[in-house]
Amino acid sequence: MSAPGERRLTLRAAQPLYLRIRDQLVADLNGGLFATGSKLPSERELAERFTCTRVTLRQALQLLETDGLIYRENRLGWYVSPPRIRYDPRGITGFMDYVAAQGRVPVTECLHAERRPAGAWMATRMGLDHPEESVFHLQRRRWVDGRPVLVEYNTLATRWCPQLLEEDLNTSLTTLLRERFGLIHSRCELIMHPGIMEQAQADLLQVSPGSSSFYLERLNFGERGQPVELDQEFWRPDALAVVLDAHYPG
Amino acid sequence: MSAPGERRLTLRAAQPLYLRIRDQLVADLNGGLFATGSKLPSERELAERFTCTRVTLRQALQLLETDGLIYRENRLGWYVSPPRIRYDPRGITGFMDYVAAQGRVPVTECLHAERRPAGAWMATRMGLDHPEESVFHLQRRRWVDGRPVLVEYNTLATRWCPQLLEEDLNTSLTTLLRERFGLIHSRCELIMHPGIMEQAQADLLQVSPGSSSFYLERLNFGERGQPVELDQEFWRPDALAVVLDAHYPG
DNA sequence: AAGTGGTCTAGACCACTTG
DNA sequence: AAGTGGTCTAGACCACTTC
Repeated sequence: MSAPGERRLTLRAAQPLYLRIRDQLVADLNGGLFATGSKLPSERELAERFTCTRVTLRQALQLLETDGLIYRENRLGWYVSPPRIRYDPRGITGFMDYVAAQGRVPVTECLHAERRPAGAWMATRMGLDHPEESVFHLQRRRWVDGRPVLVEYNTLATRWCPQLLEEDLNTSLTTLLRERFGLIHSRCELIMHPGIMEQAQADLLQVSPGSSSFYLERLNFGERGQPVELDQEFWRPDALAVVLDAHYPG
Repeated sequence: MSAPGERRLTLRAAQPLYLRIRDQLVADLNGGLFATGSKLPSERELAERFTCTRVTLRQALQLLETDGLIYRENRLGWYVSPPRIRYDPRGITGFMDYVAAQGRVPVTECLHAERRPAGAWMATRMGLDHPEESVFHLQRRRWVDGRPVLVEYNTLATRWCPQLLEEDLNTSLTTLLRERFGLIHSRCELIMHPGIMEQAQADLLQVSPGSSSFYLERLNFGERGQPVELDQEFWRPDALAVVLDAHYPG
């Protein structure tokens, strides 16, 4: 690999076609030509407008998608992305409150809930005694303004909330744990990085197979430092901006 | 006309070709067929191996790229990604220490440093009195194991560190501010989300135009709550996993 | 000079959604 | 039935890197 700083700049060639198309589309979007949430014209129509093939046009659209300006509804077409939800991943305030506070309409939908053995990976991650130890496992989907934006898996050690499955799970888990089981979170460990959707998540969010995603994992600890809950969230990457206000010790 | 019971074999559509190619490549990568950091065979060679066109092959490669398993060096080819750097965006520990602690080799390279007017956007962001107020502006590039992984812009209010430009800027700013100017950070505000590279950053990181990126913005506040420094980081998205250990108040 | 990745064309067929 | 997005082919030319 070359040493830092010694690369010579070459004269820049003309912009490739797909970048020029992107720039034009960005200008159209910023100019309000397409309203938030509205559907773009069909690919064939856009390709004709830019006198290019669909392949090139799609290359431009994929750039806009990666940048979060537009998104796809699988097999339906391209839509203008609404503003990102500003989201504090520490979960101090729940998803429902957060989204509502930004003037958007949140929905939480519990798709599946069961008690099952933790398994080796999860037992290690949550510091359980045995891989066979029973945990609650929830699969939930969350919506903003009628658009599914994330799939979430919650895994909870059963000992801290034995009657969990009898509760209403279409709401904030943090609130539920606090009010019904007296569980207060003391700290959490977060991991997040970009990635792609698994088939299961792509189907649930109605995105194309192999779409990119933003992965967010949160391990919550209880008052005595015991691991209580593991959240694994797969977001549509255009839907969120992670925000955090961190106070330093001392 | 359709006779009863004529085609019932398609329970599910077969996987698209580019997904099957991806799966095969993932298996090859996991099987250690290609070492970390090594170069993949040429696109034409891979396309021949999978009996498909380069277009389809590149579709599969782009999935692996989005998932962070491989990356591109512009015009040079595809390489196997090393493990992600685990990175605490609060900057309590500097980049240099963080990377080194993970057994990797960090380099910080200051590309540009100047004093200049803040400008309207920056003045607002940093709570300055006037857009013409002078700030220090640094452009730096950071490397891990000889690979450029991020471009960073630092903007600092000059009043807290008037002699900054006389210092060695190829190191940790946090450490520099503390040791030379007695500046202790009290808190920071973080924003991060996926996006794409601007041309300038793509050139500096030697990635293809329009590559995806991970954007991380950190506004640092001093002891008296005054905004001191704004960091804007553009990461190669396969290079990092953001990690955070958050303690709740109370 | 040969080979590579980056870009682009001009088609095609299919499964699916919409009317 | 028509139109759409998703997928795929079989070429091509260029700028760039490598030899």
